[in-house]
Amino acid sequence: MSSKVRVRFAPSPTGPLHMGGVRTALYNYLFAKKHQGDFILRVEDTDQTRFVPGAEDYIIESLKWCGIEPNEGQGYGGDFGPYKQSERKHLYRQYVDQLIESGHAYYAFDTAEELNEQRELAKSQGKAGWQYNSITRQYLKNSLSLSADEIKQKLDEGEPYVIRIKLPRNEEVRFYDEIRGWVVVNTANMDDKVLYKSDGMPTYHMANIVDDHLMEITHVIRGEEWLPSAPLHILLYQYLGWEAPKLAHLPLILKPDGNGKLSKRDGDRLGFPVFPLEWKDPKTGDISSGYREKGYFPEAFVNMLAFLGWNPGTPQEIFSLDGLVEAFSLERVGKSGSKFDPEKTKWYNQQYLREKSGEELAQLLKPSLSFDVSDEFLAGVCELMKERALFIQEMLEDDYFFEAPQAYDEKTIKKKWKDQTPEIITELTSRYEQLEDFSAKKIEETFKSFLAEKELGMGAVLPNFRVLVTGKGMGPSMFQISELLGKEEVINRLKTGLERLEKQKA
RNA sequence: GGCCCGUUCGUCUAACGGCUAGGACGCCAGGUUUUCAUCCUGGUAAUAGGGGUUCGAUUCCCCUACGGGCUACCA
Repeated sequence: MSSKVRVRFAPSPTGPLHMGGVRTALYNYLFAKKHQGDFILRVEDTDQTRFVPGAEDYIIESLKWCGIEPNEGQGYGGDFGPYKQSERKHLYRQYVDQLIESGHAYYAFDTAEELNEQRELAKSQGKAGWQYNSITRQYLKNSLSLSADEIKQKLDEGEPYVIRIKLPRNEEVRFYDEIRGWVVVNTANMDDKVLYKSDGMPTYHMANIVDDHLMEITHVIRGEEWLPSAPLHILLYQYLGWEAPKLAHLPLILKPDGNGKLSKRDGDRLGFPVFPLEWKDPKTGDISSGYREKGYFPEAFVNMLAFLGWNPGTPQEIFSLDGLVEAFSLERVGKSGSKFDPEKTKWYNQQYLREKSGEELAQLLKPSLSFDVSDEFLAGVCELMKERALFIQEMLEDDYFFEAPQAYDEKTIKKKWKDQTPEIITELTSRYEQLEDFSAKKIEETFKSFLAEKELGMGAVLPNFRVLVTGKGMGPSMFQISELLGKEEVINRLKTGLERLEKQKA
């Protein structure tokens, strides 16, 4: 009896989606598609204090840009909604009550201040890591330590309370992690986590378990930061009498230099985006750069992300999304954290840039253009430029394609412009004028036979030809550039350039 | 501090006990090119340390070191 695979990506709308989060979403997506399953987006907004406007839309748009859209969930609908936890608030209480009735949870009336005092006290005695557990709960204010009357009175008076899980003192909790294998933790090292907050909202732990169960999630694929709380979740499933989904904890993405989790700061410091899309902080107005705005292709970004912690076991490194789906498996996900490499990301982008035709690139570029140019011409520019570019916007960096040069590269002039150059150029120009078919091939033939006739080397003429037409000392093939610009334009540029340079000399 | 997870070239990684530890990025050198880029060829560089188990360990076990995560009425 194999039920349909259902996985979920469950971010909190507390800010822009970090690329680590995108990778988690990606792996979930790949796993779902690989097994003809469902990929669900659930928004975990149980902490109202951390809500950031715009974050939810940002998450949805990011996934969309990456091409890893959920087929069910917040913004997509489905039979298991609502998909936002704040809208599911009414669902959780009954399960918490069930836990209380079965003796697996209890009321606790201690205030945050009181608990902080306990922690401070423990700390001052040299004991870090104070816990609300099977020992300490005996002398704290909760429904296990207080009398029935006291409890009733507090509840009747409306005194704020939380509900905590009641953990056994010394019991081994074990679970099989699809990536790490068996993990064993003793409840003696765990604490009685809050399941239900005094504001009437469940905590992550409770909401997570209830929703995963109700939404019939079969596999939980999430970041390694959740590994320590996995035993708690296992216990919760057990106490609720539910079958736990399979768990897989992904290794973290680390900063490129030094150690530690990749953070927004690292991107700012080292000059690369950590977010898929640009994000403007609604409070501070600060802008964080995004891969999309930097000119990365979503395919390249996704390809790079997929390989950060996973590999197909073959030398192939370039994969389309469908290819990734085909090749993906949880078994080939590594156990250790991966340092992010911005250089390799650029390389991925370059690979995708090359695969695109001039026409495709032209279409992508067109919306950002501030001047008029034909599709055909723009495609020609892209065709010439793409071999030497990493990013699509570099196609437009050489403005000589769109207007005659105003200045001429001094280094080239100094090195290559000789006394006899004007004469050579003048004659070359007239040869070009006689050309009927101004194609790259013909231009090159004309140019080369001219050189042979005059017994001149490439180096004596081509750089000057280039600098007059483009103003630059380097670039793509001059013959192809010439064909693209057209006979009239090339001849014009040669003539006016020659004039200007001679005037300068005089 | 406690608990958990991890550790192969600078980086991403391959090698599911058995060839000179392979590939990719980067870097360096040579070639191609009018030039830059591309491209081609070559080079650089790793099993954290120590014990076991074994005929044989990158691979299995233990210890140490180092790194990371968690340790909230945050997710």
